[in-house]
Amino acid sequence: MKKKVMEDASRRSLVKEEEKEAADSSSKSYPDSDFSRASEDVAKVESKKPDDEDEDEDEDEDDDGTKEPTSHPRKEQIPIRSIDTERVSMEPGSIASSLRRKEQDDQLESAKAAMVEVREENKRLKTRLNQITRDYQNLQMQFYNIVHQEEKKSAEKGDNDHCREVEEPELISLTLGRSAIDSKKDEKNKTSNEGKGKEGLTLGLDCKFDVSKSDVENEVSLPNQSPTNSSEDPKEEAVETWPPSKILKTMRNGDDEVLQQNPIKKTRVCVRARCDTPTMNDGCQWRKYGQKIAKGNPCPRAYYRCTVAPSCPVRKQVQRCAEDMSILITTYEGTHNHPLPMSATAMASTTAAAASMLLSGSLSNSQPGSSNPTTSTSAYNLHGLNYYLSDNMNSKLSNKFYLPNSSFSTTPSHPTIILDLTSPPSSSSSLLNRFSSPFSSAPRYPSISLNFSSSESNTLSWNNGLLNYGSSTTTSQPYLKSQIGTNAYQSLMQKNNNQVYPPQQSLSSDAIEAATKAITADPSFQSALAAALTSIIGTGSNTTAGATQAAEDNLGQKSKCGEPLPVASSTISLAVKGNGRESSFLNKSTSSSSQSGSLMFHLPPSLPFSSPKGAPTSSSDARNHSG
DNA sequence: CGTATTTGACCAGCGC
DNA sequence: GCGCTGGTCAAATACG
Repeated sequence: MKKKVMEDASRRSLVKEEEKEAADSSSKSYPDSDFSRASEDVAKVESKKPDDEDEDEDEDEDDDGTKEPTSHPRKEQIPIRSIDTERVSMEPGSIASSLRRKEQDDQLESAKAAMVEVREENKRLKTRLNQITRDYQNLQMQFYNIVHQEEKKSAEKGDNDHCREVEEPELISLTLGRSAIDSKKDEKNKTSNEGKGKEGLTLGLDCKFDVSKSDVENEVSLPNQSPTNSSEDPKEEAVETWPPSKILKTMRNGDDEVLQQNPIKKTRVCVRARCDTPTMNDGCQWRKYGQKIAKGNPCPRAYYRCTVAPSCPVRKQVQRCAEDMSILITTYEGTHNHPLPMSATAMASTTAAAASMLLSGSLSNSQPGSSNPTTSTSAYNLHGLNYYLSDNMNSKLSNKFYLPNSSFSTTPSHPTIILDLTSPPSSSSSLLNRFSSPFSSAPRYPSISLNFSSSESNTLSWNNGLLNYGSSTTTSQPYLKSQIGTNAYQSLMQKNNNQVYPPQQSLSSDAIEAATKAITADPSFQSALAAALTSIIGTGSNTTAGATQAAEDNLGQKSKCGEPLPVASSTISLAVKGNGRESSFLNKSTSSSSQSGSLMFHLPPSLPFSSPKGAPTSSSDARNHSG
């Protein structure tokens, strides 16, 4: 039933687009208002003359929603009516009634003709829609064929490393809350991928291309690295976390042999959002300490560090998207070692949840119940690092993750978590594509992309709460599909905000927080994510559920000052791309499969991010200050 | 005058 | 070893 509704809705939208694009198919364009007026006329006539109900039935049968207005606006008939009434008033009653009835019959006939016209138009549109759909599918098949051929060629060329071959990008695509059209396309992708071996591809409506490496380079790591003291007091740890490379060097030299043996790439949380302001207000105070031109992007990359606490190790990078200047790419690294404002907590929890989802599968140990250093904050450990969250977030995010083998690297390739808050049709998909495309420029790390892009259907529902695994011949390419409902989002909007600081940017923060919860709250999603990670990582870790449970608990809280997000529904598209080259960094102690990965969250578009201050960051002020 | 930003210099990692 | 690139530092500068 729901499926049918969604299909109808999508069909409606497509038909509308079709109308816009193909104006030649219909000689007339009818505004909706005219159609409503025409319908009103029909209703009036039929209410006066209930004998004739053919039109009603026909209208009901026509369920495709493309009700085209007729070319019989009421305006033409109004003067006739007035004349008739004047005339009728002068004539005898019987003649007047007969004339009136005749006039009504005329109107009815015109309405019938209009309906027939509309039906024919609908048929034409349907036919055209089917044709377009077929063309699209054909093109998609051709696209996949080409891609597959190129992949074969490249595989044949660079086959010297067997491990690399094994660890070629694996993609799991969790599509949650797609429209019917999208689902169809995803299914098509799935089927097309089934015969292709291990590479997965999430094409959907938005093709996935690896446009450039600039975005990959934008990301920085989220968790702090303090692998040697993960068992100590979390707060002290956090002060020492994410040390500069010099300190790291000394730490490595003095402490851990394992560190040198098994380096680990840092996990990064990258938030993409449409934002006109130079920086996205995430609730924290940041101080700019550097700016540089990154390769592949004319826009300068600004470096900020958190100034809420003097010893806070958290830093972030802000850069405009090279392809779409309106998109601001904010990359967070490190964890706050201080109580966070509510808005900052939202972002922090989001990134933490995403990171934990990414990392949980790769972490060998999951030690729940890490003590909370303070009453207002709690800490949990990612990669042996501490994460401090405020009270309302901390209850379940206290799992201590511990990665025994770690080292520090500044290579641009990291496990990446990307939260994409851009709208799907624009550039959000582009980034997703970059990370999901198996024929892209071979990202070194697997990527997980969660697409929270708004869907056209507001009546989203889980696909029976299950994720459709389009498993191919190998286990590395499950294709997950599900939908997340709006319940989580809406309930999140009502969440209570008894925060330490007033919510300055409640909208953006709540949006992020809501996204986090939407990601993590639903058990179906958890299982899906766990399955996805497990399939790639090979470890049936419970940490995913543990990390996401915090957000799940928060879901139960109601917000007092939560403002409704401009999002009625959310779409989650999760793609896990296992990778090969550097997977050993993360999983030496856990499994032999690929560990690192990237997470990308597509969140609702047009979130009201703003920056507290600063001049706009644009290409004009781009300064390459590299030495 | 204090704070934040700018920007040139410096350092480390990586690839050739 | 060298160059490139990313990241950071810190003095200079701007701003309120």
